[in-house]
Amino acid sequence: MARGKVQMRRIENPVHRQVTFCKRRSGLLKKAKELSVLCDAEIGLVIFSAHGKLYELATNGSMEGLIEKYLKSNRCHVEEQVNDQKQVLESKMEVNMLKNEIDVLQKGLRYMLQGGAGRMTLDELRILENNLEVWMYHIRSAKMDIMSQEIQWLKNKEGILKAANKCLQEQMEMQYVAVDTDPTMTNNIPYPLTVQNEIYQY
Amino acid sequence: MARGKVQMRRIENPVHRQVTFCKRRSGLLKKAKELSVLCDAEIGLVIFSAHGKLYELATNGSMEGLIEKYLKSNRCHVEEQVNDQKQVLESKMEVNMLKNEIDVLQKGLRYMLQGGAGRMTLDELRILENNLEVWMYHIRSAKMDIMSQEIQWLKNKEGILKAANKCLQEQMEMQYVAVDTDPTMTNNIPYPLTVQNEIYQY
DNA sequence: ATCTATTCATAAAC
DNA sequence: TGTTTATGAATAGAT
Repeated sequence: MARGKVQMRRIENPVHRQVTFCKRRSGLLKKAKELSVLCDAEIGLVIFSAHGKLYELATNGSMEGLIEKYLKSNRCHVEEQVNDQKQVLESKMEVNMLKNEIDVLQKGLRYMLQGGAGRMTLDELRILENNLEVWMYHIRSAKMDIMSQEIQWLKNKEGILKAANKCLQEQMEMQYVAVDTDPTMTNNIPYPLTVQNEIYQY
Repeated sequence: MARGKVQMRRIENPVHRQVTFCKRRSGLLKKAKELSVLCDAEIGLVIFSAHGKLYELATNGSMEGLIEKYLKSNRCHVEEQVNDQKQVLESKMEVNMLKNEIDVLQKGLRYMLQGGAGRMTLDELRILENNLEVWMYHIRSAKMDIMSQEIQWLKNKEGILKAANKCLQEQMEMQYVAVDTDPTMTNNIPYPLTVQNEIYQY
């Protein structure tokens, strides 16, 4: 600088140092203000003298506001805060994904229940869990019982009819003997009727 | 400054403003460092560009230390941090509850599938969701078809037997006429046999 | 604080 | 953004 280049190290002479501090400090503050004005920047500047005296500049008027902004933007000590916020966001995303998954599962369960219960609470689901096997067994059993019953009933009718058929045939055979010579009787109907009897597995 | 004195107001030309910001910013940071070194001062400088980008200098190495020193008695920021951590905990609890709920739902679905698939991914569940109705329809249809087929078959046999029964009875009535005076014929068997015919709903 | 010789910062152009 | 250059600004040292 003027009248001799300055070595970039601490000025040992206390008087010189104090003078230089005063001059350069004002220069620095001026430059900071200029940068703020010229370039529409927001600047905070704090200067502690060697003896602890504070000089400060906050172009937006409030150093507190600037520190807030700094803490929110910076990732040093605020790292925890940013990290926390990140975790909050990630957790919320995870919650949403899990909720979607639950919706899908509930939908699946409703399909399983044939559009039944609809909205179920967790407790209701626990109850469901405990009773599902029993329910399914009973439902299936009930249907099978009804159909088996009808099958059995039809088989019984078949048996009765076959018995009646046999009885009638026997009586006819007795009458054949009685009217053996009657030419009007053309015994061309085959008895007993043979019925194919297949067994179905179910 | 060089090549024309600069008006101390916001530079309207965005390019010029950006260039000036870059240059003066580096100059300001340099001057701050110099003041710190020459005069043994502790300096903190934060610069937010108009677009919000942060540039900073802390001559002691830690802006936090400087902010602590500056604020000293002022510490309202812990509140936010505590708040964030609280949110994190709450979110994690919610996630755990949702995961438990999913476990229950998956267990329920496994029960529904009769201990089938076991572990299913979400995609598998989507496929399941799309196919459950079809599956259930086919399974139910298949069983119903088999049982209905047997019922129909039995009903057919019933019809055939009834027809045979009727035919035999007619023939017998014809023979009654032919052997009307025959005292050995005691027509004490009632034909046709009446069979209770109930309809089952299934 | 003021002066002044000198160095530094930087606006404009590339 | 980096460099160059001409010039205004900052400032060390003396007063």
